[in-house]
Amino acid sequence: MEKEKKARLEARGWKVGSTEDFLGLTPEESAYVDLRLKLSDAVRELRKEKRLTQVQLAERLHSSQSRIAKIEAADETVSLDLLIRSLLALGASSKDLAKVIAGHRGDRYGANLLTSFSTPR
Amino acid sequence: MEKEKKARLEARGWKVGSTEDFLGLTPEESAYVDLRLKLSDAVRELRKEKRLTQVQLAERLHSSQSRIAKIEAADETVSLDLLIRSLLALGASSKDLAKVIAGHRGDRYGANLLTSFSTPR
DNA sequence: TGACGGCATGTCAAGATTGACATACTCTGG
DNA sequence: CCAGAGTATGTCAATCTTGACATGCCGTCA
Repeated sequence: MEKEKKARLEARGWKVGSTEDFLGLTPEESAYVDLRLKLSDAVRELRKEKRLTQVQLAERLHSSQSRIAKIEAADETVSLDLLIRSLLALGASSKDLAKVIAGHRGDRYGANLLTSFSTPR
Repeated sequence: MEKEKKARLEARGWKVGSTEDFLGLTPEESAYVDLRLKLSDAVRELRKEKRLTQVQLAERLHSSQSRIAKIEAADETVSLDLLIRSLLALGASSKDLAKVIAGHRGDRYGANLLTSFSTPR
């Protein structure tokens, strides 16, 4: 992380630190960060599982390739809203979402989340 | 819903209709709406379970009473971000969140979601 | 080597969300 | 009836988020 970016984040009220060490984060702050990471990981996995490019997913979401890249990077300018809408656009159901959220980061999804729906659209 | 509000929503790109009839909503749109409703219901239930007033929850969230009211009403000006942060502020864990999201609207939470943590703060 | 497809990163104007405030409504107890 | 607590609803300036665009990087294929 470059210093300019760090400054921007801090200006926006984020606490900046390595992902793994939650020192100085309240439990709810770390739960929030963790949630974002779980969702962004799941987006990338599900997209790959469906063999879509970022451009293709962007079309489904009515968004742009660059924003998909940011989503998958859990960029700070991406809201939980957009993360979740990405999963829904990939065809995830509520139960799929729940699995992602309940799981640990690093858990593999993919086939597991693709049992209950045919290819959307 | 009053006509003025309806117009505002439509201007913002929402499809407006009764909650139960999903006519005209794509599956992903209705999943999104449904998710918001599940989360807002859970906020109210969990807050009541903890016997907090809206003012007290607002303090924990560094927000205001009026915004809590809007959260619990699933007001259109409230993001998923804020809904989820509210649950986290109420002490919900990832697994608790997952239960809410996986569940059906109308499911009762409360005690079920309050087994794994002591009163925050 | 060059061209191309896929992904990453920065920027920004347009639009959405937020906390705060004012105000109104609804109970409940006295 | 009144007062107070709790909740609902509208408004708005400040702030954040978004899609779009430009551009760069990395593989791969010919």
